[in-house]
Amino acid sequence: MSRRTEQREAILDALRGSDRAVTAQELHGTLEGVGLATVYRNLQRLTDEGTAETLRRDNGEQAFLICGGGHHHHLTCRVCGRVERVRDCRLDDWAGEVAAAHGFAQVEHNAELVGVCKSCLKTGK
Amino acid sequence: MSRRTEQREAILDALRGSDRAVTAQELHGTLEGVGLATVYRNLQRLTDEGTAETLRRDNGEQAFLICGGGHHHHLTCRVCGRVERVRDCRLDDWAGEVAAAHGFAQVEHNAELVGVCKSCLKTGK
DNA sequence: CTTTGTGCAAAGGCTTTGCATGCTT
DNA sequence: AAGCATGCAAAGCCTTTGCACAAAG
Repeated sequence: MSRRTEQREAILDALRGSDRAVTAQELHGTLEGVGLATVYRNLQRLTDEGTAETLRRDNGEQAFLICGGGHHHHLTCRVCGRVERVRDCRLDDWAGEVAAAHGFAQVEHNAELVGVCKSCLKTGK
Repeated sequence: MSRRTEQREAILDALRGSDRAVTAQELHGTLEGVGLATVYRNLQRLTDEGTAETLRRDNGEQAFLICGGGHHHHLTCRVCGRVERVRDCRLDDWAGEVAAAHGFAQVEHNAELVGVCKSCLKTGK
């Protein structure tokens, strides 16, 4: 079982308090007194447990966020990085038909939406 | 403009002849006499030109494939890695509605389908 | 007291870059 | 001949791992 430590709490709080997906390095920079390896290990565990999710940035870096359970997708602002959870998903039919058409089975889908959020639109671009 | 070299041709041929997305390291392993840096540089250029596309593996490694132009998605076999091009896309309406609902603009979508292909199904998972 | 977590530094893996050489045009 | 491409090795990043020490239960 998981042991309660200051560092783990700090990481969890940071994740919960963020509306963006954050990287291990970013967390390490933000949280004073938490070693980089500790950040990585905790993020690893959180994703293994299913508590946190992972997004991949264009440069290959992994970013983490806590977004709650259940099937959903992400809508990310390409300007400020804010991530919104999208529960509305009508991709199953499409995925199923495509799979059938190609002779595939056991198909899962994953979709990402990227745009510009309301507040970044106001700010101008 | 691009200069014609043996190495570049070899890389292009390999990409065109593959039904999977391949990594730089894989290409370097396959193609005798092509330096790793050369593979990376050519793949970089091919994607910049829009000739090749990029997929990200779970470990963060980048894999490349040539898939032709136009909007499309990918259906990947999780067993053998074969990638099929999917032109059928009905995600625009959904993406637009989600965007509107969240106050986002300029939204682009990207979907990945992963399943098991016909021949891997026969072979037995 | 035992077990698990942390920190630091080293090591790993993928990718990029500097520089001299070779090949294309 | 001039310029771009290649090769090799070094360097860069992100991430993981080994080991001794500290903290939790």
